[in-house]
Amino acid sequence: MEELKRVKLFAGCSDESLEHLLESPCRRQDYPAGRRMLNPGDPCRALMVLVEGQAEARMMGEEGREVLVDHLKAPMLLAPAFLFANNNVVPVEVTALTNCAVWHINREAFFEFMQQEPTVLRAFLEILSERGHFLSRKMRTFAVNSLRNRVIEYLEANGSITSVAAAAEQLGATRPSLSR
Amino acid sequence: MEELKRVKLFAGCSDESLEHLLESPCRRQDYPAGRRMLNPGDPCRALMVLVEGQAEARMMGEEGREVLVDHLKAPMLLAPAFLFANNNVVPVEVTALTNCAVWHINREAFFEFMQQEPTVLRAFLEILSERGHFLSRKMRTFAVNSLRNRVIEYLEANGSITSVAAAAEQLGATRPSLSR
DNA sequence: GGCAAACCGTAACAAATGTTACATCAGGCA
DNA sequence: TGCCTGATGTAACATTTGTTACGGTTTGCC
Repeated sequence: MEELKRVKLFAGCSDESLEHLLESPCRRQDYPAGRRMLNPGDPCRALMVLVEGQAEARMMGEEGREVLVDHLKAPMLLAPAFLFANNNVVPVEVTALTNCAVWHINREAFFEFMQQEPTVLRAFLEILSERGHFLSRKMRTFAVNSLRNRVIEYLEANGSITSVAAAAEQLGATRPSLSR
Repeated sequence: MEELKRVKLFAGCSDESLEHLLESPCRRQDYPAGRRMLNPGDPCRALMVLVEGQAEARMMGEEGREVLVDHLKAPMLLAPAFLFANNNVVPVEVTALTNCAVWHINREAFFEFMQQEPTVLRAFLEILSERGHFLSRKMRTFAVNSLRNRVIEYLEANGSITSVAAAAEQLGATRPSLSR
């Protein structure tokens, strides 16, 4: 499908090989806006490719605390960092913000596919590495920064705050605290 | 080398192919105990394999705050999650605890190697996925858990606390706070 | 104009955590 | 035995952050 070729992962591969990949057990699934796409604890046994729409990933704590981890916008992969883990459960909750379409591609077929397409393998490794960076930056943010410094980081990254409430969600703080 | 075959990553590959990999620009480097092996901001252009000794990874904040992220024990990979990133800088400080030995394996040679050795590719993907899990668990710990819950997590994971001071470092708290 | 809803700032108070200082205890060693 | 050192418990206080509540402003709508 053409929409898959818009994903960075498949940018450099031939049409024939991509078609061959799609002969494996794959499916394209639609999610209406607001629908939960992944729950924490769900196993992820297939490569999930968001080809349409936007979604958000949230991480929830045991005391009701909640952090907006990431904003997901097609075209991109969903939870690529957990696909090949032995205990491959997703730690976040992913919810569709708009109507979304997601390709589910069989993991083993994708593994074979990568071996035959070095550019795809390379791109996948780059994506995994970027996720590693993303996660370690987030962890650093929360582990060794005060709220004041988190706000500074946020401003350096985003330029300015459009919505105080939204920023508070990403920073893991409450709106009144952020006002100060 | 035999010591490389003890690493999970190379467990399933043939001697000849491993020898061929080592014909690429590689080197084995020794670090005395206490020596810094990686500084935050260092690029990592080679696959680093800790084949001997133990080390620790720390993440440092701007206010002097510091968290012990991970304990590294041979045989294992160092910073595998950042190897193929475009901006491949390490976010942590890695220090040798005992005398250590590290293989530095050329990234591109390793990439070619993975393509020829499916078991190695698979193992590398599993390792990356496990790191993803590790990082997201850490992030969750710090983002949505209070110190009380972090202690509970710690006890569930480690059974008991041997050193209060050491546990405080991992939990990102101070020793008196942990006593309470 | 009037009303309701959403968003924001702020204050007062509570809870969690850091900081500093000190006392205690066990172990090692002269 | 006596002293020193390191790890720990604890207390008093300061700082940060959460909680709750209130009032103001804007916006859209009737």
